[in-house]
Amino acid sequence: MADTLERRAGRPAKNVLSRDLILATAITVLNRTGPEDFTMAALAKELGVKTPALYHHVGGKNDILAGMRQFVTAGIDYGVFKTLPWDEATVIWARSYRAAFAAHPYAISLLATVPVTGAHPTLVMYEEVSKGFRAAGWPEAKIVSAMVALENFILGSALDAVAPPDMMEPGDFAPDVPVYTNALRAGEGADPQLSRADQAFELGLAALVAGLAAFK
Amino acid sequence: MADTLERRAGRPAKNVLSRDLILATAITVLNRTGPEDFTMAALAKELGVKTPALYHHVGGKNDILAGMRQFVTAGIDYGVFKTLPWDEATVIWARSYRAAFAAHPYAISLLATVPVTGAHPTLVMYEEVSKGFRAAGWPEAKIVSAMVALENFILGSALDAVAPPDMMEPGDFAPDVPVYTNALRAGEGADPQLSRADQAFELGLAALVAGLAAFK
DNA sequence: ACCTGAACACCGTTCAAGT
DNA sequence: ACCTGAACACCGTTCAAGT
Repeated sequence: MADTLERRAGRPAKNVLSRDLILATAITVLNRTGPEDFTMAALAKELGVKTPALYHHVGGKNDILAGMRQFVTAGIDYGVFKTLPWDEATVIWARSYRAAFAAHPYAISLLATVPVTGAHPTLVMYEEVSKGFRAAGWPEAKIVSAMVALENFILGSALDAVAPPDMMEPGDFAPDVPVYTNALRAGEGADPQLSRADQAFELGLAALVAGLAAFK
Repeated sequence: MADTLERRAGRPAKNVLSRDLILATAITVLNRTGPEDFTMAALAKELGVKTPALYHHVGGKNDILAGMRQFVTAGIDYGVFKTLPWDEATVIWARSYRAAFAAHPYAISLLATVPVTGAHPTLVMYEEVSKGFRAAGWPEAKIVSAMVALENFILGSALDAVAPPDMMEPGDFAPDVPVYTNALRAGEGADPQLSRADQAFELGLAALVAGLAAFK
């Protein structure tokens, strides 16, 4: 709560809000309350303001969701394509990409479906990745497909990473699916350092990079 | 509209609704209206009924969303693991999996984030895939990771498939990202039969399967 | 221009009343 | 048990009034 003082109607001497403040606070509120309770009223309350005040700085709730994307994706490291071979760079990029989304568990569920439509930061990332791939000798026509395939895997993995940990548990149905249940248990013992989701991500990432190298 | 006749209050002689009818109609309404306009009122209207009547057969809107999943996933073909080698079976399974979700463009955005938590049909699919992998000599501890990695890629690809086609267009920023723009154009000419999303999916699927085979 | 206060249409859900 | 009708709390958004 930024301000508990009462405020009477009329323009205040100093602005209480700004677009950036609203977006940054939105991320905080969303991560605390979850998507269900992420309302304009809850956001306004956190900012110490009445709900309609928000509309002086943002277009509405959809505008806020779209604007939050840049805060989430700010942690993605695509600079490595300048210095490392494409396959090593891809692994680092993919891990930071997944981690950036997984750090905002509720944001991802809201952003996964909201289209990006030519956001500048995303395009800059595409440019850097494309450069890295081309410098490594990738044929022009396959670069975007390879990059998108990696992105698809990363986004799916981020959704998996924020899913409830018991999501794949057979529970009472275990006797019906013995082979799967055994495989699940065997996988748990494989590497105690990594979660089930982490293991799947690392195996898939290694496989995808190796496979792409072969199809280059 | 199932019924335009007026109906007075009180229990009708014959039931108008059932859980299955509500779920099947929900899919239809959602695919027509989109997630924004998919309301209990719109669903009730399509069924020729007042909104509160729905609550006699389903727990609420979340229950409806969860129940819709089985209708969406009904088209997934995992029977091929019984007859084909694991890598060929995986390709067919993955294509049908992505197609099933892509056939319900709005459902996927709502279902991508709703956890499955031990739904029986999903577990049966996991069992069949696990059996196929084990029969092919996969080590027990890696089966689930490989399957989940594939699922992550498939789900991400399905989201990509239903995204607006111009989502990756640089638009006015093209001069800022020349390498990416060139690669995008080169990719478009590569195979006129396949969409940009299809090309990325097919390349990624082939790479992932080949890579997994190498890491088996 | 930027805040509050009042109001609007709509949402999911509950519950009494009717058959 | 299963429908309608009326009601509830809450949602995002608009707009006049105040400074």
